[in-house]
Amino acid sequence: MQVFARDGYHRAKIESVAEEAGIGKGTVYEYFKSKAELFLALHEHMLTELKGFYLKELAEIHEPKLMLQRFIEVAFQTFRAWEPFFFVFFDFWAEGGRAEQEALLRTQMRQAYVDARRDIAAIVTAGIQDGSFRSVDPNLTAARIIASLDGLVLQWLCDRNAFDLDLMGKSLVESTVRSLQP
Amino acid sequence: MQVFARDGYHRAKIESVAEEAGIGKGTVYEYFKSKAELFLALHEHMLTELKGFYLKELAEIHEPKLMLQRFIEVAFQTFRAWEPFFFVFFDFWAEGGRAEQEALLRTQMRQAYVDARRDIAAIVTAGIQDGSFRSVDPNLTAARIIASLDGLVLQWLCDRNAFDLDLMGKSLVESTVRSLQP
Amino acid sequence: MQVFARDGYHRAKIESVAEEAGIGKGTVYEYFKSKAELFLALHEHMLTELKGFYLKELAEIHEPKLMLQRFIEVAFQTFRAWEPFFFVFFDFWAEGGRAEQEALLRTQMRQAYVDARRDIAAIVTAGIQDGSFRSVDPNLTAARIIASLDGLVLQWLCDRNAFDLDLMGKSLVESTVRSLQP
Amino acid sequence: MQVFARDGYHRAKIESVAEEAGIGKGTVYEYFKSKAELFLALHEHMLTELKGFYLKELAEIHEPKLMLQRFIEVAFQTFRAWEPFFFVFFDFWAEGGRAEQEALLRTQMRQAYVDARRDIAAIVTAGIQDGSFRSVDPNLTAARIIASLDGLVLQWLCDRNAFDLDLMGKSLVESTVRSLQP
DNA sequence: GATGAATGAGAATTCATTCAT
DNA sequence: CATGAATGAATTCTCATTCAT
Repeated sequence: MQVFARDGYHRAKIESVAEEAGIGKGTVYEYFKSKAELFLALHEHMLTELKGFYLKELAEIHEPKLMLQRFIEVAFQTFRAWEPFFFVFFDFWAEGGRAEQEALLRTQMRQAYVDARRDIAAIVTAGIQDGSFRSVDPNLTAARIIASLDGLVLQWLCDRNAFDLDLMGKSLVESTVRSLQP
Repeated sequence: MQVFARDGYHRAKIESVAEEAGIGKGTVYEYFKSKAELFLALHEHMLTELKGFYLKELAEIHEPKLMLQRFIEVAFQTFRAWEPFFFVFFDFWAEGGRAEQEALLRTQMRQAYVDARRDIAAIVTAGIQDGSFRSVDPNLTAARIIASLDGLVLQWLCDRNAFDLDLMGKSLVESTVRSLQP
Repeated sequence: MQVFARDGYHRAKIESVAEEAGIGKGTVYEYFKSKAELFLALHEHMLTELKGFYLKELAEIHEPKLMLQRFIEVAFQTFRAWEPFFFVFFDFWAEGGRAEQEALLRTQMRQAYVDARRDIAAIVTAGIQDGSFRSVDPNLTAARIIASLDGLVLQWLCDRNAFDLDLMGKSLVESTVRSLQP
Repeated sequence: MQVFARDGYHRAKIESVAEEAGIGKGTVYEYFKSKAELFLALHEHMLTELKGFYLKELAEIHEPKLMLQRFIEVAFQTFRAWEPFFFVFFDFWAEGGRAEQEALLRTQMRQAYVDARRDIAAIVTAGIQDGSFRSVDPNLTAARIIASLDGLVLQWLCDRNAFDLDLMGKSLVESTVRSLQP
């Protein structure tokens, strides 16, 4: 994670990864068949890690509006906590996005988005049903919320001065909630 | 553009670029000092191209709410029209995002975001002043709108089935306008 | 033998050998100092095995002409019985033939040919003395007979359709005997 | 040819080949896709070279017995002239003989033997027809003659003291002719 | 000005061998 | 005595870049 975040997928050397891990170059290959497979495993690992974090933070909350609010807040927390590691996602997108290659990574990424949209959409649906949200398309709304987070971390990582992260967190919560108000 | 879009920055060979352009490999170096510089020039070119498109489409409109609406619609038009080329942005992010290297690309990307935020923020400010928008932070709002677009194209390129692009366009327009309503 | 025959000396992994033997990779090194030494030991083993087979089959025969005939017949029997393992000899030749390296293997191979020629030459000499063969150079004749066998197995292993093995066996016996006729 | 002969296929480094050729490592790859393909091309080259030599030397001769005699003599000439390069054939056999891999090399080798047998068999057939040879199976006979040559060069390269090459040449001619005598 | 043959730095990967358990 | 995790030397192959034509 360290090495891929710092150097990027293509510039990262297996040797650097090994060095960082304090093991020999060849040892990496005892556990991962190739650089691509290591990268794929890292993708899975990072998603699992993130998801675990979200689940823990949202465990106690059941009111849709609060869940959405908390979800966004937690996202912004991870932006800070994982700051350097989010760069790896740039590589996941660049590598996995393209259809031609890395079919597995692409599948894994697609599935991650499908899952994320489903989870958020479920919250939106619950909110619509209990009357706290107006009637919107849950999937589109979920996709939009996720997109906002992706796009914001992108922008922020390109330029930490683009906006104040805390204010942006509040702003996103507010605008999201407001756009769902009945 | 073709080659970088198809193969990605690192996998793209200068030879492929030359071939696609119908010129010799060496000739590329008559015009660009290095692969990195060619990539940088492509970034500039694509931004200029996009900006020109936006300016043309927004030229006649002066009402803030309509401008914002049109801006988002135009963005979705480019998603379709440039579909394959948006992958190059993944590489721009992956390459230029990291601070350590490619300082020029990073600077250029940062500036592009600064400019974009400034332009959108100007519309928002105008809307606040003429009373069509509630009082929000123009820069944060601009950043959010841009982030939504970036995030959505990302999600859509990873999976064309994620959502219907037309419906999403409308949804984004609506939610944006709604969240700005006084 | 299995593994070296199937994969060839250089492509064969010690790990495969161990696996085939049902032991651990490290255990191989309890018995053989190195891959080269294991290969050398295999050479010795295969020669011993072959020689034992020949000795057994020729034990009862004393008439030179019959001995030669039987020797060739036995050789063709081994072609069939050992079919896959003869490929290892290709590697022995490729590895051991070169002077620069693997001095021990080279020595062992040379000695094997010296012994084989001596044994066959003894038969030829006996035949000359008892008048069943014309006066030929026993060593040259022995070398030629051995060469025919080596060359034929080579040709046959490259292409099982090159000739019918049984007919060839008869043909070689006949032509050998005929060329020695007084 | 030099490098593969000296070091063997697996021990030969592309870098050594390049060095021997007085070119850069990468340049080799401008002309051959891989080490395996270079090896394949070398096989073809050596066969062509050898065949050209035989054709030239046999061009003027039409009498079957003389042709066979000359063929063997020429073979022994090449043994001497190409002495170091015959080692490469060991590698061809070791690499190409195995069915599993290097299908093209195997095919090329098989074809070379098919061609060689056909050419020699034609001479034998001619000799049978004009009454200079007794009635034998031409293909078996051809295969045997070729096998003798292969086997003898093998034996001689393993041990230059195995036999005197000139005497062996004469011995092979004599025994071959004798075994074909009506 | 255009070209593409030549180059070699650089990286992924393999695998014989070691050695602590 | 057996083991297999760990290792890094070694080698293939790629490709950005140069430069003579």
